[in-house]
Amino acid sequence: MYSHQSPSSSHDQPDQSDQFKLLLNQEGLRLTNQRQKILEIFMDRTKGYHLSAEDIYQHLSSQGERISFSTIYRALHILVSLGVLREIELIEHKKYYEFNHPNIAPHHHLVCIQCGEVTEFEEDSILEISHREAKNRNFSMLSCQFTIYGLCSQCQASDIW
Amino acid sequence: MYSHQSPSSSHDQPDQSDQFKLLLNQEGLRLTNQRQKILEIFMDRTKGYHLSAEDIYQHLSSQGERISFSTIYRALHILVSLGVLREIELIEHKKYYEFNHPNIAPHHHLVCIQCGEVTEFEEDSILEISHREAKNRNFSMLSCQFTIYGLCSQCQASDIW
DNA sequence: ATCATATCGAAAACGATTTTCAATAGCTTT
DNA sequence: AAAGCTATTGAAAATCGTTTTCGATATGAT
Repeated sequence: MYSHQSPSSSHDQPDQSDQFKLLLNQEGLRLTNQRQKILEIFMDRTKGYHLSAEDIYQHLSSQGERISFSTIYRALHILVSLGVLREIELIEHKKYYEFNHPNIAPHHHLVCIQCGEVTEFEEDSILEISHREAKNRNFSMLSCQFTIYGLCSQCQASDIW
Repeated sequence: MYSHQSPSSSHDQPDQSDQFKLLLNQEGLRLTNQRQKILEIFMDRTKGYHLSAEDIYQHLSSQGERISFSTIYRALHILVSLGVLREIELIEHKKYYEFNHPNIAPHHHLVCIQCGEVTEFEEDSILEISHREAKNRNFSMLSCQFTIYGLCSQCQASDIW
């Protein structure tokens, strides 16, 4: 016999799930099946670090889950507002979301405009500069985004400019 | 009798106009009435430093000029590709354009997410960091964008958070 | 003038996202 | 466990900024 399990937690992060549930319930929101599935995608690091609504839809569809884009977008907004996810706009006109792991320092991105490859880098001075500039102008800073656009080494090689 | 004037240049920047004409013609493009009007908006500093397609449309409309959005967008793209304008995405999903005055150092932006106020700041280290990070990853850097989002002092005061 | 073609405006198309609305699901209360 | 309240869902339509299509027009070269 196995140890008894709660009916909802079928995976190996029962605490995680409960934490999210708590977080949502505190705001009068609910941890629905769909929201749980979306969170699982983000927690599964093999699915990628920067996911768009489209990416999430594809991942869920490929594993047989039916979900609508409205639900995905709604969930993403909620999760951002709760601080669970972080929103970044890597490609213009398209938002990506990444898990906002509290232990991981805020980081910035390098994007290849050819193949879309995204790499991250940390740079503490960025945050310092932001705080300083915001303070200078009596702004209260909410976030900052620093993105470098260019060509990755592969695309440089394959391109004829 | 007045001194004779060229039929096209009705304003006081005949050289500027000719320069643009040259720039366009070099690429087989033409300096049309519409493009000239758009350029005048950018050169008139009272119209603002960061203009969206919508802004340009409004300015031209208010001075009685009829122009279509397609024409505005086409012109903006051309002017960016010629290096006359610089494109920035201050607000997500919306592009702004600023005059790319060659003497002015590249700068970055602070945006108030409430009222949309935009202020600029220069910070040489941003460019240095970009070059360094790009080099580290064998990226050839094309551009970088650094934007700080927050609340300006006015909006902080008027807000109840 | 004539010709080739760059450009124009209007309207339709676009892609990502948001909203509407009736049906459903998740908690709380009995 | 049943009932009720309301958050949530999916499908479809709407939105927003931008881009494209296409026939008509303007520009510059011959």
